[in-house]
Amino acid sequence: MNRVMKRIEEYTVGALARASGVSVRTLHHYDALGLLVPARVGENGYRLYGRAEALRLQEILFYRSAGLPLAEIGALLAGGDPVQRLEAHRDRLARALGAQAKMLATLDRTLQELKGADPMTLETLYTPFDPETQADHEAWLVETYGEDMARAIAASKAHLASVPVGMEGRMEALREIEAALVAAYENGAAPETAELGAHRAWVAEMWGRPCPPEAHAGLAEMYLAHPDFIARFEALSPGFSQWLPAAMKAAAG
Amino acid sequence: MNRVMKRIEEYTVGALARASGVSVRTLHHYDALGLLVPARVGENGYRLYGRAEALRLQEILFYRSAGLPLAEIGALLAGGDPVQRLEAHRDRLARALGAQAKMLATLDRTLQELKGADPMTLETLYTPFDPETQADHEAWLVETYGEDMARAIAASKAHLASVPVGMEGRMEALREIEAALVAAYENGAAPETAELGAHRAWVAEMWGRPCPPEAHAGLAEMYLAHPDFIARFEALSPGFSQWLPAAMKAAAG
DNA sequence: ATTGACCCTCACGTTGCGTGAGGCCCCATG
DNA sequence: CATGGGGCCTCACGCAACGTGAGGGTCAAT
Repeated sequence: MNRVMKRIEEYTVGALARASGVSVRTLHHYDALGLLVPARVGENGYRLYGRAEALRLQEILFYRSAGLPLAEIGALLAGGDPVQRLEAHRDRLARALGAQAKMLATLDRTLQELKGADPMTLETLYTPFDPETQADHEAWLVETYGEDMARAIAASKAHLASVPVGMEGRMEALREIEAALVAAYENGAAPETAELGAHRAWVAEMWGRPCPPEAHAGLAEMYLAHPDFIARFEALSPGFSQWLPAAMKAAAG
Repeated sequence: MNRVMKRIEEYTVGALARASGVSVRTLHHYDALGLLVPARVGENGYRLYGRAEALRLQEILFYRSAGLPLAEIGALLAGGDPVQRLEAHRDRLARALGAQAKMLATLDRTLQELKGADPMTLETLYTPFDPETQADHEAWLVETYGEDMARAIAASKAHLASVPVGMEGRMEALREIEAALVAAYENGAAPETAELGAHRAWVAEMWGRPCPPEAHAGLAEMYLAHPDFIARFEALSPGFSQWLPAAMKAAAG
């Protein structure tokens, strides 16, 4: 009999609450709703959760952060393949990212109007809040369960496949390089050629061919032209989105 | 007396509701709270809103979409320079974008675990829901009104300045080119050399120097390597993030 | 044996609206 | 001229997702 010792992982409400960031009251609430019931209840009446419940809570939080009502989250979790559900949700997240970008663009226009540019129409004013732009709830349900389900899932899988295998390590490297650059920036240091060189080398590796300094400077222009990049760099450190391209161009002489 | 004919722009509740996407009830609610009061009330008792109210509503919706309680939105709008407020909010949005990216990354890891990879720790499981990662409310208030205010605003301004003047038209052009490419993709057409050429020309223009086909193909690799791009392209049309780079590389031979 | 950190179960309060109920206004059409 | 059919008004109750005590057991350590 291939019986294996099972490691008993048990968390009390407080432990799970601290780990997940939700309140104890919320766990009580989810228990009352039947959305997340403890694995077992001790003789003392304490709720005790296991690994499965921890994972279930994570999934609940994913959907909750997307604005789904708890009742529907329960229905979702009740049936179907978890992997399918999460892949569909991944698609939704990507779309939400697009919506955020729209929001940024509209905000910029509003700022320009406030600074003297000509006014925009009522329609333009509210595009980012448009239900279609927003994470569209009904459309999503239709898409998830409707006839297009197969296509959506296929797209989702292709999507995952689009990240080349073995790339993860390279992304890690990029993150380290960027961290070094951010550190240099935050210390008020002049652009360190070493770190910029590392960045250029990384680009060359990604391209599979050399990246001369001028091409690197060209990349800087591209960074500036894409709001996504600006947002990402700005998230790393305020002002960084401006500093990095400047440094790249300066290094190219 | 430099008196100018003022164009009277007035909207009833229904008109403003349709334009903005909120419900009539919501406008009533905001009126009751004193958050958004009509410019005037007709003899018939109808609420009538003007341009200023329309702009104010947009700002309210910005903050609401960020999860701010209405009471604090009112307090925010009560004092200070609108441009300053919105620039601070812009910063917040950028950070929220970063949080979304984290969420995507964690989702991918969970999917890998479900597909057989080794499990992650409780901590990793919940990182994207961590209050610090989330649009952190208190921290934002401190940052907005605290001693770092000047620095934050300065960063925000530099930030805006980092988008080169006269660039807006070019972004419009890019959007049109991308729309054409998406249309080609959705029609199942083979990559049209004309549209790809337009894209390459755009890149060259942005770079301020020519962009040979191989460089264009290199760009494709870079698109694949950056989750931001994948997310953005995926938002345009599912699967597009995979198709475009493939087309770009194919065109380069 | 007592303290302090957890746990339990009610149970009412809060926010941000949804959803009628009941009634007035307006204008286009038979 | 009446008669809809929208659109507007004001209450007023309902609901989701918890927050926030109140009142009271549990547990490990001092």
